[in-house]
Amino acid sequence: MPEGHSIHRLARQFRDVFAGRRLAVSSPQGRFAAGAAVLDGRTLVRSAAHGKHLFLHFEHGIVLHVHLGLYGAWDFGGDREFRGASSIGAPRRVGEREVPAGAGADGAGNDGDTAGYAGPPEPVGAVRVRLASDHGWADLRGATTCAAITEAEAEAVLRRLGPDPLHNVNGGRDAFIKRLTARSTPLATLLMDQKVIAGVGNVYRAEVLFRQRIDPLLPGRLLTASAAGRVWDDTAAVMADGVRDGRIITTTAGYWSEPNSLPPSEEAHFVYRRHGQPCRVCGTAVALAEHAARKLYWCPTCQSMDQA
DNA sequence: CGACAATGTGTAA
DNA sequence: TACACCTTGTCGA
Repeated sequence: MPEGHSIHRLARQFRDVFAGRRLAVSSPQGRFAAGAAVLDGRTLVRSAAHGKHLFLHFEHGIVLHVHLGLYGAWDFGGDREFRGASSIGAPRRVGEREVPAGAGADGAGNDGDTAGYAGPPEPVGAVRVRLASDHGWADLRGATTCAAITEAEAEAVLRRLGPDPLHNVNGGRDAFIKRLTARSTPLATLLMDQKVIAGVGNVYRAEVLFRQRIDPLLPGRLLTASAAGRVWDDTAAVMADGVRDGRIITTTAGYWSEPNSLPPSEEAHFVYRRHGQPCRVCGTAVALAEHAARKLYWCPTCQSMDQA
């Protein structure tokens, strides 16, 4: 999935292209027909992301709550006034990047030909919900959550989530340190717990633990507060890069064959999906284990020392 | 063409 | 821990 950085990019894009506009809302697939009927014809007031949750606030206090889950994605298109990526969501290959708008004639109807824009194309595949303004459209497919809820219900969702490192909220860092170091649960498990830190997924978990040289199976209780603080700071930095780049890149220019441009996907990660390949730092084969039903990648050498 | 995996989560056993 | 959810690209027969 789309980890937190993708959801923040989505919130920004919805704000840029749809905020203040009256939207036609439909469910071509039919599974969201009732919710679409409630939202149809309302104006989008604002959009917000917290962790992996997207909230589209419509007028009269109705919120479209979307969680992309493992394979959800939004596709966009429109006329020249409709700028931004044409697809944000589940990458299907390692390191796949978003498709930039105007990337060519791809049937998405967003190749910049203003005169040619005659509304959204026929829905392709299982489109759960379609939003459309006078200038563009957005299609959602594969989401695990897509619901029309009240503002109060949206706040209840937020209360269930831990701090989001992409929000500079007072106390978020301290709350994270407290929650990460309170239990004897392995750090690999805790970093995937959205109540501990919202927005981290399998890639950022593996990559940040490597960057900090921390053993993924170390019990949270054994991590010092200062080391936990460094985990938060590094996560915030690398996820902010993800928001900027539209990709998860956790390696630095010194590891790239072409240091003056962003790296190809094979050079973008230290350990994620690199099991069996040599660690970029020490050469040891990257390890892989099934951990709580998810793949966990780490370097047994770089991430085995005591973390003080 | 079918099986399978995928940056996720909720629920049941 | 297992499976359901539900979509699509990849890979092997």
